[in-house]
Amino acid sequence: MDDRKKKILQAVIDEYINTAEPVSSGALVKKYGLDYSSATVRNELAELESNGYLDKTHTSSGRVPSEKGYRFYVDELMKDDNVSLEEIKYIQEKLSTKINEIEDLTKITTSTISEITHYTTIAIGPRPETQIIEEIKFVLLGSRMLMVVIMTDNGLVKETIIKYEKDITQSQVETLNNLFNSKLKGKPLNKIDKPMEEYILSEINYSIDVIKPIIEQINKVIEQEEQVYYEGTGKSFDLPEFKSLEIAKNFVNVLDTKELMLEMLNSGMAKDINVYIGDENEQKELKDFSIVTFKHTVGDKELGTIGIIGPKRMNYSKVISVMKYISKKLNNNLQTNKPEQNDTNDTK
Amino acid sequence: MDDRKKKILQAVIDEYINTAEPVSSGALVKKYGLDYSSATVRNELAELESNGYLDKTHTSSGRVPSEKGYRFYVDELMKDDNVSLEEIKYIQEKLSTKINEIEDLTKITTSTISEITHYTTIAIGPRPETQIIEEIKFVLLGSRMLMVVIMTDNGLVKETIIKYEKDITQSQVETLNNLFNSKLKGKPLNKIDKPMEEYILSEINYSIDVIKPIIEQINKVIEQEEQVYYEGTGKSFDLPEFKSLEIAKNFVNVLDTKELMLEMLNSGMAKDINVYIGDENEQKELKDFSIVTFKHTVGDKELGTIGIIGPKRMNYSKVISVMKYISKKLNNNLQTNKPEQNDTNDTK
DNA sequence: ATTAGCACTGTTACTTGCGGAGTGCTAACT
DNA sequence: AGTTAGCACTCCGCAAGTAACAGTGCTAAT
Repeated sequence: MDDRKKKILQAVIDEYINTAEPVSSGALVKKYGLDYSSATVRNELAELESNGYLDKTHTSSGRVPSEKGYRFYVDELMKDDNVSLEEIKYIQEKLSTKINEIEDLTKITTSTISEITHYTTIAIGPRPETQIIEEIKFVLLGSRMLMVVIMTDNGLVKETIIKYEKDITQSQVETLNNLFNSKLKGKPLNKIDKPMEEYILSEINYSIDVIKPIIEQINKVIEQEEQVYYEGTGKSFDLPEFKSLEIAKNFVNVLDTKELMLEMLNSGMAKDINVYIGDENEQKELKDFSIVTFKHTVGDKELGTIGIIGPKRMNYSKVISVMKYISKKLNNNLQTNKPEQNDTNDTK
Repeated sequence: MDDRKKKILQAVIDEYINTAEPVSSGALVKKYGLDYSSATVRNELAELESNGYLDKTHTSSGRVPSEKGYRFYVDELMKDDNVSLEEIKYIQEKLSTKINEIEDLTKITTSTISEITHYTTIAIGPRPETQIIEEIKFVLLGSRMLMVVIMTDNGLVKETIIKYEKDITQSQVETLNNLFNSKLKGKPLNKIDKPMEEYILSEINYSIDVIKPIIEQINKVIEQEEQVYYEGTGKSFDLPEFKSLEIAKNFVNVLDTKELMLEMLNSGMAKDINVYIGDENEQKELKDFSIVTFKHTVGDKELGTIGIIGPKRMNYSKVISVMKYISKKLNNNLQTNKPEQNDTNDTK
């Protein structure tokens, strides 16, 4: 692919991303100040098409990028520092609000990205199984309310409360503390499965009524971790591709299917911006959409995944630039906060 | 309005709710076994129309219910015990799962309603300002992590954690306990405003660094209470009224506007099923939709509001029947659980 | 290698015509 | 007086036809 072809391909894709209309040879010459006539451009376009980078909607129409075209654009052509000064300022402002919990961080990041890119943004927290239990603490509130606090190695703290109908003694609490910590400390934050439950029950000599609800609640908390956040669902509906009711319906259904979203967000690589264009998505329901995700991490610990979903005609340059910038920013911010979290972990 | 008119009006609305097509005089005679000819029915229809209960889409079309027609149907004509045995069984099964927190109850109820009615369901928990703070407890975890537990009179427990960079002493915790309880116990769960914050700060002689984060976190927890749950957003898109892109877009935007949803859910009366048909909604964005809500309560305490949103051509009979049944069921279930909650409250 | 010119193709928007569904009204019937 | 058969009329929806037009591919000239 020579330079001129690249230049023309880039122009076609830029123009199509802007207008959502098939791009004609004439428009390219006029708008992009090419030094060739429309006929020459036409020849080049024909070649780009036969190489699979462009498509036509019908025999005499202008050109439209193919998935291969978008892929080439993302990999080779586009700029990935397409963030304006105002946007940088806005991002810094939003990310500088004091954040105590990772959930809040996820929410704020999600909304920031959605506001700047105008696409629908989705996010999940860290996968439970990547988190290591550092300590489980049982705290008695009154005499019939037991609070369970689970602390994980990435600084997350999860609490839940169990209400009993009988009094719980302080010595029972001690036993619980020892038992659960000896069994679960250092393990990943997976749900407590049947064998483990049996094992715990076999180790303790008092009533199943006390233990059962604890296990249930812990599992519920872990399950809750798989919540999916949305931001700006409505925004996509102003895009021209959503004039097709078929696609609009598909889009809503996709967002509505939590399992699909989880699978999709979890499939990306850490440390990278992941771009899936149309059929590149593993899930066939997503074949009409493009998705860009990244995991935000501190060191090698992942704290969650954030993704954008939109039409294949997505403003990749803007989206990827913003994500790159935010990803870097998050890492910096969290890196400097890290000592504080280590401190708190040291206190036991 | 005589009996025959009522019967015909009911038939028109039933038929229209089923088919989403304008109803003709002929179809009414054929399908609903009326003892009159289509001509007679035609005369009645003309009168019902001139009285405002029916509309036409064009001069020679069949009839379509007007909002006044739907209102009359809801108030006078339809059955409100339209729940099948299978549905009752299904509801009982879903609601009988053990529930520890009101949030879970809200989620389960929401999904149950959505599954049975096939409409989009939305829900919020109890409004913070209707909840009374029974007690605030500070618990030290390690030496630099402080947990704040807020218990309210409806049995809800909210926790949050604050991480400090300096050690917190047990005596400080005592002071905090006394201070916050003396100021906030018995008050509604409103955000801590500036004057109150000033006041608390003035009462205490140690560092603002300790108090500030507590107030921030408490406010954040209270704010979080205003979360809106959705279930089955995608379901509505299969309805014929959503073929109009205009309406579909509107619908998504409405759901996307949290403030609107909160306002809408909060405006209903307690102890009642509230039905808003089209223009009856206070919010003009909802004029093309119908909404049915109810607050679930125990005694005079509200625990949340659940609502259904769908097209004006909604299956009011099914929706209202299901809501009535669930509402009653919830009240019974919670009533019998109540003692348990009182117990725990007695333990301090 | 580039480009002007032109035939060709498919799209979109607009008209026209026609069958069908359903109404309103009139006149006859019970 | 209420009911109904019959019929003219209205409007919708669909299909076919037409014209303007945007854009291409190809040929032949530069």
